[in-house]
Amino acid sequence: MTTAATEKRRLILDAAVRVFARQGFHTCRVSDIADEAGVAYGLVYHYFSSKEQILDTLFLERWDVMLQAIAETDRSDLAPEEKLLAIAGFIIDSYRHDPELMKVIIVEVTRAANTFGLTHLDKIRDAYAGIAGIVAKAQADGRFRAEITPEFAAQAFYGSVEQVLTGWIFDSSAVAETELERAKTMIVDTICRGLARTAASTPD
Amino acid sequence: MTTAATEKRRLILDAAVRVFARQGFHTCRVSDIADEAGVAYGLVYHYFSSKEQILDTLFLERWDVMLQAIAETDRSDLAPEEKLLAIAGFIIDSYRHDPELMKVIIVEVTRAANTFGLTHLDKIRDAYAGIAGIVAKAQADGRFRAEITPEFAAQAFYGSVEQVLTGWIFDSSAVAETELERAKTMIVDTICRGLARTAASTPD
DNA sequence: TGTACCACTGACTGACCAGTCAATCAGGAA
DNA sequence: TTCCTGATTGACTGGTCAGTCAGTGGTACA
Repeated sequence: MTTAATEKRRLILDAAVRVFARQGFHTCRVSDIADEAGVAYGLVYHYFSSKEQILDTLFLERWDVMLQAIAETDRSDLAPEEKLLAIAGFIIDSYRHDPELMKVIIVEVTRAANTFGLTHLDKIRDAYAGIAGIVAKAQADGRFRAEITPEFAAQAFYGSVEQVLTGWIFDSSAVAETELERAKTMIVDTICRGLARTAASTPD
Repeated sequence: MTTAATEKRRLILDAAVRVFARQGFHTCRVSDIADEAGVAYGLVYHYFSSKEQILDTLFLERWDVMLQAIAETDRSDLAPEEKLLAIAGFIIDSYRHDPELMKVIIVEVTRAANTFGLTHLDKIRDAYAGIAGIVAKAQADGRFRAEITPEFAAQAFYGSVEQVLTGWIFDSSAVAETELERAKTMIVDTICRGLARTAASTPD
């Protein structure tokens, strides 16, 4: 594919993000995407085989980066708390960098149990499994207590992050930088304390 | 409305739950609901003004019961940990009692930021506010630490619960009774420990 | 200059489906 | 028995929209 063609494809993908974020996947028309991209209707079908495939592409592009980030973090020799902080940080920074894309991924894929959620279920589970692996290792090392299963811990952790993001997504006002940072530490602080074998003491 | 009419209406609502759970709101047809209920197409429109209104009704029926349960729990003089256990228990028992309804509410309303989520945003926020109120009170009493804002604590708590439910919803196999009970205590155990001022010691 | 190959266009089609409505039916009141 | 009211039926309509396709234009290479 020529450079110009690659850019056109990107143009359509970026337009789709804005349209999906604004109107939702089910309620938008392909012509809305074409209009937003300033491109003829038919061109969308030159680059993508269907409306679904556009969403698939957007999801996979981003999710694969996240899976890589999780795997890389897992391989590092950071403390488990720091690993979880890195992952929460990655997701929240993704939101900071492109809130519309994160909105689309969460609302239209991650949380859509019927349609796209099913298609990408394995990919989504890979993320949970990665987090669970970090917790399991921390338990084996005696840093996290064993009463909480790693699978549950991963769900609690990821669920908290996603719920915070969802709160921002629903919010009409923009989120302050400081709140993004505060959320990272609050999530990790709360969950890790809940998981830790010996809870850290709290300064008064 | 006569008793017979009320029962017909109920018949349609129950059929809609099964259809929405199976096919999703957007991808099912009103005729699917009528067929599932064993009723003529037009009758659906005798009892409901639109397809949306059926979903609205299902959501509000259940959500209002939950808001009441939260408010009632809040009014009790239980310890904050026990209040949160009661709420997690209520939601998980709702899933036990009618997993299809909970699937519909979570997938089609609670997590659908674009369409129905927006319509019912205030109702959804009422639930978070109720939970946040419990946390705030516990902080004022010195039982929970003040570093974590009540709003965030509510999101982490509710997010964990919803994520666990979502895991079950996605699961093809039925969930064992023991797992439902174990989830209740793991969620509350993890989150409360994360929120508590003095973390409980863990028996080895 | 010719020609081959793309990117690109947008009118069109075929399918689908929410919601309507005129007709029928059931049962209670007069 | 007749009439009235509300429940019930399902064929039909109008609008929407994903995806198609026949054609145009631009460019690189022979």
